[in-house]
Amino acid sequence: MSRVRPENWRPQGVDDLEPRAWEALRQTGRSVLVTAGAGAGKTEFLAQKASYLLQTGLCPAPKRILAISFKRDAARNLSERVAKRCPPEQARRFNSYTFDAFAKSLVDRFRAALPDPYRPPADYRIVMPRRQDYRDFLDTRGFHGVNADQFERAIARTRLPVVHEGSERERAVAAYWQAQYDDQDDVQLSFLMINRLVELLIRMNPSILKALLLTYPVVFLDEFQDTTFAQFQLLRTAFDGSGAVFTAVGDDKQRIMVWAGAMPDAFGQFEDSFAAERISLICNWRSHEDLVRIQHVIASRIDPDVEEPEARADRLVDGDVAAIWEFDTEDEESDCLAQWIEREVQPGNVEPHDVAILVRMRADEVEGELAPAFAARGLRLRNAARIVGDIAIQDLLGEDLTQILLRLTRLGASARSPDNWNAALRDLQFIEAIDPADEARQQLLQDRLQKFVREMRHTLRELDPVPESAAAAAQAALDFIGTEVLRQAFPAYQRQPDFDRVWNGFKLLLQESLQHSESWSDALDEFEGLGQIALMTIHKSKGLEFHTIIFYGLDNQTWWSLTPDRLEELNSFFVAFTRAKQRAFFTLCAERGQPVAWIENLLAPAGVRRIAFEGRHGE
DNA sequence: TGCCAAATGGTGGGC
DNA sequence: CCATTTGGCA
Repeated sequence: MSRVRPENWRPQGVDDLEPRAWEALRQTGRSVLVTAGAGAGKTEFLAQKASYLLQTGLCPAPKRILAISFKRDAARNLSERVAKRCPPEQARRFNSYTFDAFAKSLVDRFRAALPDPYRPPADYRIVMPRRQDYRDFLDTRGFHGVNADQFERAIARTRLPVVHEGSERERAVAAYWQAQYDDQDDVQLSFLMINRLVELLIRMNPSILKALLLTYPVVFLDEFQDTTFAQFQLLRTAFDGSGAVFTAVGDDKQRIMVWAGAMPDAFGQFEDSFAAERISLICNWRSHEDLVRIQHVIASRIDPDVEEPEARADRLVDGDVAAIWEFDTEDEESDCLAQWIEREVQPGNVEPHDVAILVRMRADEVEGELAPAFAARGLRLRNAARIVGDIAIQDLLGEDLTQILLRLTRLGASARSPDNWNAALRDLQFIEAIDPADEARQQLLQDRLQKFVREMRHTLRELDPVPESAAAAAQAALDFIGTEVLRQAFPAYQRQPDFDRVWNGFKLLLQESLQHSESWSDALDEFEGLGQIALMTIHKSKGLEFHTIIFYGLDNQTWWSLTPDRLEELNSFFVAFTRAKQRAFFTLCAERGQPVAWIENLLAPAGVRRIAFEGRHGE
């Protein structure tokens, strides 16, 4: 493999990097903390740096780069960007995991090295305890002095093995660990517990740690502002004094997860622990200058020392790019919003999925409020957090089973679809574990798929595209693969309830999608959320971007008052505002309540006007 | 029935 | 941290 000399290496897929990004990219001798505001391209920077290290041989085979993200989307996105730029033998040495997937893989691989009583059986189960579960535990065990809200944090901070004496809180943590292992046939571990097990594992087993360090001399950390105490402690146990070189990226103005356990000062701790150099990126590639100027007013309130970003996107719209829209009644508000969006979408100024309605909380309620008015104008809302059956739409769409069934159904619904055909072939190859080099079996597979497509087309022609047909169509697709074969291929579906959750969700969402569709093809588009206006909470919108955002309910009292302790609400507002590439609007409704004063005070000096919405007079 | 205090849920994510 | 719901009690 030919290597590029470091001085000759050029970024790929973008014209250039900003000077600070070059500096952070070339810093390979010590850890760097890359802080950057919204739209600075932090993830893209990591992808470029990975390509640089792999292509120049600064990270030579067999050494690897370990990239750690929080969300699966982010982890996948990062590895796709590297795969696009590097040949397979290099891309293979870029290992992009979520924090939890990485930790679990270590527990699964080195389970035997864990000491009693913490060694889990091979078939331990992952559980996701909610606050109420902790409350119940503390209640039934009589730990009445321990606050359930802080109990998870207590588990996070407690190194194993847990000492059984001490404060009530410590005894509660010890009892909790014991309780999870009580029934050896059904050991239930949360990801937090898996994290603690890995911390124990590498602390007790220098040889495992040594192997880890030899494999991964380079470590990337995405969205570092969200790092939890447990995660940070694990990183320290693993890499403190090891000589591993970190590249962490993040934005402390977007730190909105402290309530869920994120460290309030992850950046400072990181600098201290790993002697990191801090480098701030300055460009904003997402928003145009008029929005960036307003963003900077908000950012300065969060951090008075923040540098003004350099806007690098073009303004493509006329008129107001930010305003507060005022309405009298909620009906008027819903109707005017629908009308305004219709007028943007109809002439093709903007794609429906490039418009987002953001809320602070309770997206379901807002969906109920808006959906009728939107439907009346032929607009559909996609609330990805909505539960269908027993699964959220966003989770359903990310499931392997869903993707497989969707592709098969698409093949039956459309005349020709090479992308789906190839993807379906890949699915089948994987499910049936067929060697890509085995041409005879490949041919057989193609013939079978061909036959299925003919039958599926026939089936869908016979079935009217109405909700009552959903189950039969889904069943036809599933029967082609075979439930048992599928469950064998994906360990995640081996437990019946886990399979049913996805399978029922698939049928339900398909059924629902058929309510508003003229054809099977339309229904499948609807299923995937094509052509729909996004509706979500601010927290869900983190990391995403939209042409236009409309923040619904500036009068919502769930914007808790801003106190010196709780800057998080201001950060949330910053996250919402910075999702917009072109325009950001806010709605107020007299019927609902008073506007949140601190937000209005914040926006006024930025020149954001409050206007009585007059869209409906233009009819 | 009405009052008050306590409990609960909401902003999230992971195999 | 706030709004809403629940439960106990008069």
